[in-house]
Amino acid sequence: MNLKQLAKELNLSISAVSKALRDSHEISPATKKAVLAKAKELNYQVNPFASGLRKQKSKTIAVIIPEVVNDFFGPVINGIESIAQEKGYHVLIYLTHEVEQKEVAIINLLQNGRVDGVMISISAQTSDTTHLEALKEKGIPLVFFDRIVERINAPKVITDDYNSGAVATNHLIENGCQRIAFVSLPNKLTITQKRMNGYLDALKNIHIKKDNSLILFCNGDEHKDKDLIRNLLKRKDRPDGIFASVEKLAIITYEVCEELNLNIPADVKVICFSNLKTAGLLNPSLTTITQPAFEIGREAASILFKLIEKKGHHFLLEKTTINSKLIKRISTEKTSGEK
Amino acid sequence: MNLKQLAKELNLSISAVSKALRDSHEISPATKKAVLAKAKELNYQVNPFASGLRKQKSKTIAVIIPEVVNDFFGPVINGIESIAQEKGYHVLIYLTHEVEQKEVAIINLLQNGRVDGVMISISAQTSDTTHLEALKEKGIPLVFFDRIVERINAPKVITDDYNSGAVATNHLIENGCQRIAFVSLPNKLTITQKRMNGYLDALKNIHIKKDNSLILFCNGDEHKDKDLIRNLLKRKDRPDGIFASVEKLAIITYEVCEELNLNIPADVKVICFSNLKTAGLLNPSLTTITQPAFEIGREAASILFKLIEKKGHHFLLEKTTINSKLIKRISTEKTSGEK
DNA sequence: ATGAAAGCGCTAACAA
DNA sequence: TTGTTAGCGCTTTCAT
Repeated sequence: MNLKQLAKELNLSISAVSKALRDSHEISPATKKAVLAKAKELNYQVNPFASGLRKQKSKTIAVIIPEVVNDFFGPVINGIESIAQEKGYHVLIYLTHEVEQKEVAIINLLQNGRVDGVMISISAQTSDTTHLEALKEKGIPLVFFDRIVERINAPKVITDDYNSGAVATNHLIENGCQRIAFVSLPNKLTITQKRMNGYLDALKNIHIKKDNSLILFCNGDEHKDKDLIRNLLKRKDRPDGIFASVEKLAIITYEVCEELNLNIPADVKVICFSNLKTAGLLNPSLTTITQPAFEIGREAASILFKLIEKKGHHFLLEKTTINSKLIKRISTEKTSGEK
Repeated sequence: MNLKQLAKELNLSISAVSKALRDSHEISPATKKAVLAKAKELNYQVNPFASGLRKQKSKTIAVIIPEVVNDFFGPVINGIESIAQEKGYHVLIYLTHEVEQKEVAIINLLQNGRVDGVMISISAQTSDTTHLEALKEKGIPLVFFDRIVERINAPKVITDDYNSGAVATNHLIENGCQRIAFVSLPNKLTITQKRMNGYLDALKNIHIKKDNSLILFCNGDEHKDKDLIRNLLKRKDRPDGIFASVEKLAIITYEVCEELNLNIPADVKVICFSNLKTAGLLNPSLTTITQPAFEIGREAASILFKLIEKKGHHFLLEKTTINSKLIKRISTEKTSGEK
């Protein structure tokens, strides 16, 4: 079913039908009604390829994320999709699996009009960012969320990483930890840096100085990361507290603890960024920093759509920060509170 | 950058360049090489709309799921995307939020060539399935996974729901439960029916007969579902065991227990379908039935691509069953084993 | 081995 | 208010 057939059915020209469908002012109400009725009857749908080709817009955005195996990116997708559905946009999803090369390949796929805009949370391994700059050069709106590239001039939606890092560390300190390790993704990620700075300043406050042997930079590869964490916990001077900067590393930490027969929280206390919003299902000994993932998705998508719609206007919503929540669970009584 | 410009740069005709790029036999190796080099140099990418319009294929599939807030659909997406990436396909994602009306609207969007195939796990509220049949009528390949529609003649990828239901129920029985409730999504879902049959047969085995007051059909709306579960647990003759047919309902159950100060597993034992593969993070009192979500995604995607590529051939891979795993956690010693 | 040209289905400028 | 027409960028048949 296409315009031509529809026009024939109605004894109208193709362009009249096309205009009627887009509610043009130059078509009489009567014909509009007739067209709409017929279109519905025959279940006519505009061919997105023809229309996209002609209008040079796709009504589609791309979301590029490392993975969907944790409870951060899931809700983010939810948030993005909810806004996109409102706006009548379609959402393409691409996973980098933390591999820089895949990220580059994916970005290259998007250079030729397939999408009207891109949202990305960069891979842990990405260091060169020319692919992203190239995309921006082509005039394709770009929004970063969570894992951002500081030096690229594009809107960014993040959480209050520095502060969260400090709060998390303080929480361990309050629970009696002395040797607190920071387990994180590569140092090049801004989330790593900021969370670490919060961690370091919290320690500095109580006059503990930086101990590089307690700072672990993983790289996103599950096996390698597990080895690193195992080594950390096997040492006789192992930490009594661990601040895991991302959920996945906390999970690995838990697995290693089980393997080494270390009791949490008796032997080691753990706190992590995590969105397992399943309070009841959580191990009661785990305190989490929870990011408002759904809101981050919605916010980033809203900004992207503003950019798409106002394309050409030189307006730049710079960084947007959405606060995360501390959900306390280390202490014996199961209380939970906000920061 | 388009074919025309590229052709001009090379002093060739558009069609020659086009053919060269698609490695046609009617182009000399020499020109092919030149074209490829120039294309790479100028970072030429085919315009997907022009190409899609002409070839009437989109190199895109749609994935329609209820939500991405749990650890089932996340890994499923992962699996699908991994296959799609191999095959050079793009993945559109749509969420129904368990609302039938949204599912219908989404399916309608896909009737006009936007995608070459569709994978769906239907919403809990879907009862009428004419929209899905209409899609099949149009010749768009369709694959169901997990939440299938039995009567539609399309490939289906599921887990061994009946057996899992029986295993889950037996596990509660072995742990001393006498009054076991079955908390599930609407009865019209095949997963509900099969898991329930497993549950009922396990009870029948020990001569306990069906007690309808212990069987709860929720509908996917979080608030309503919570009320239902709260009522169940407030009764004086409340169950001593709960088999939650989906992860989300287990989470709600946990929340209600916390609210009512019921201790798990002392007061109530809970078992559920869940993919929180975060063994260490789980509440040790929770036993789960874990579905191989990643594999389900991969399998369903593989079948869809076969369908897309062999379009016209009357071959129908009917139901594919992938077994789930029982991860025991109720008993005090933290053992885990497979079924 | 290369080129010319038709047309995929739609939109929009222009004509009537 | 409606119709005619020229492409959008690509693929493919047919001619050269």
